[in-house]
Amino acid sequence: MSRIPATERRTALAHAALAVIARDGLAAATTRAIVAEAGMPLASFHYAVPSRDELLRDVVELVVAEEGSAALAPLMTRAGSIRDATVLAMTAYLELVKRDPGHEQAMFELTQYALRTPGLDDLPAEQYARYHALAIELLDAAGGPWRVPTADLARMLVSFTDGLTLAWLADRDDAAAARTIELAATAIASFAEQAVPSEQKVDA
Amino acid sequence: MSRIPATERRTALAHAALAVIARDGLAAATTRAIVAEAGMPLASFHYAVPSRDELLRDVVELVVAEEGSAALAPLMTRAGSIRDATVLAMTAYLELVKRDPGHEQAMFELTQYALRTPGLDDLPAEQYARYHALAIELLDAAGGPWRVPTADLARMLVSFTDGLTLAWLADRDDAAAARTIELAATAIASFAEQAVPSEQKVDA
DNA sequence: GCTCGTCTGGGACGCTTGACCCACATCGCC
DNA sequence: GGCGATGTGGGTCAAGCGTCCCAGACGAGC
Repeated sequence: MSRIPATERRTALAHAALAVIARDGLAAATTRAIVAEAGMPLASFHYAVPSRDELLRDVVELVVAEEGSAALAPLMTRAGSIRDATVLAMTAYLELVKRDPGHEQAMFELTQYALRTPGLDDLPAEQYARYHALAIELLDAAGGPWRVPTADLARMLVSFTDGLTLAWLADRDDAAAARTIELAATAIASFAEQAVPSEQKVDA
Repeated sequence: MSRIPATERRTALAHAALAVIARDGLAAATTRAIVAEAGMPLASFHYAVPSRDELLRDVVELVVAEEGSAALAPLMTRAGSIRDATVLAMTAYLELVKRDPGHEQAMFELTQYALRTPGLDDLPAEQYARYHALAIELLDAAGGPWRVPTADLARMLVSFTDGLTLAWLADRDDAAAARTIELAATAIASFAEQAVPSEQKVDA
């Protein structure tokens, strides 16, 4: 093992931890499993990181900072109608989940764990703030202007996406998920300025 | 400790386990914590239940069978418009979550754990099938008929509710959650037969 | 080229965990 | 009223956990 500065080891450990969590779950992400994934001796762990919880904080922040934006960036297509663009983006996202279900499960597990852990309970709010900000970008890119505040619509989009993922992880029903996406996209597109010009009261 | 048949102890342990998980999280639900909650000696655990995972299976089934339906039954109001009824029902649900956030968190933790555990990985599908069935009942009670298959709409409703809960657990933003409910209710109501008589293509 | 601070890694400690054993208490039944 | 089936509970086990220690290897600066 060559000599690597502690800060580098720390990020390497965070990446390794994320890989372990995605593959085997949060409960399996022991200090030993993490250093094994990173190819380090056990002692490097507490040399680079004060504690396991501290590393998990790094993992969440890693995910919030890089992963999210990097993965969702290519979803910002602008094809045809707003509804079609929304269907395309959500389908692409679901495809992402299908390709690596463990990764998305890892997100949920990390959020739940952080909510339960005294030193980490501030993270989920930050995490979701980032999600919501990302959704606002997506909605702006998709078209608009919207008849309701974009921030509110963004929160609905994130909520729906989370729920879609959760349900798919549970029953792996591809067809049902696709139909739900169609419905949700129709619903979201109905909030676009030009969709239904008058009528249909909206008082959010 | 009086003599109690093993089957009774088993259900008592399942209830105790759910209480522990809701209060302190799934990771804290050790055999010792569970028997302490139930007021039993440790040995009663493996007398009544073969293993910890077996008990967690009971917990999920307990939750799926009783808890869900019991808690959601009073939500089936039918006040005013379909949109208003939906807002009322979702708000009442969120109120339920706010009153006992740990309980809802426990649901998510159990689902995630079951997905990761070999003997329990069939449970989440069952769990969500129940949720979806419940949502169909709710939608039928709320009004209709619907312009799209009720099952699809139900899945969307469950997805949205899950996402709403997740987001609220993360940032505890009551106002934002309320606004999201308004939006979602409007979206769902737009799929009712009489909402928008013609136009607005829906091809789910 | 010597030295001091940085990094390595094998080993160990104390604790909690799920699981289990077995002597004893209790009850229903013949 | 004895007796076999059933339930009780204290004590214990091995495994795995997070954390820590410390002797040694390395590399940069005087």
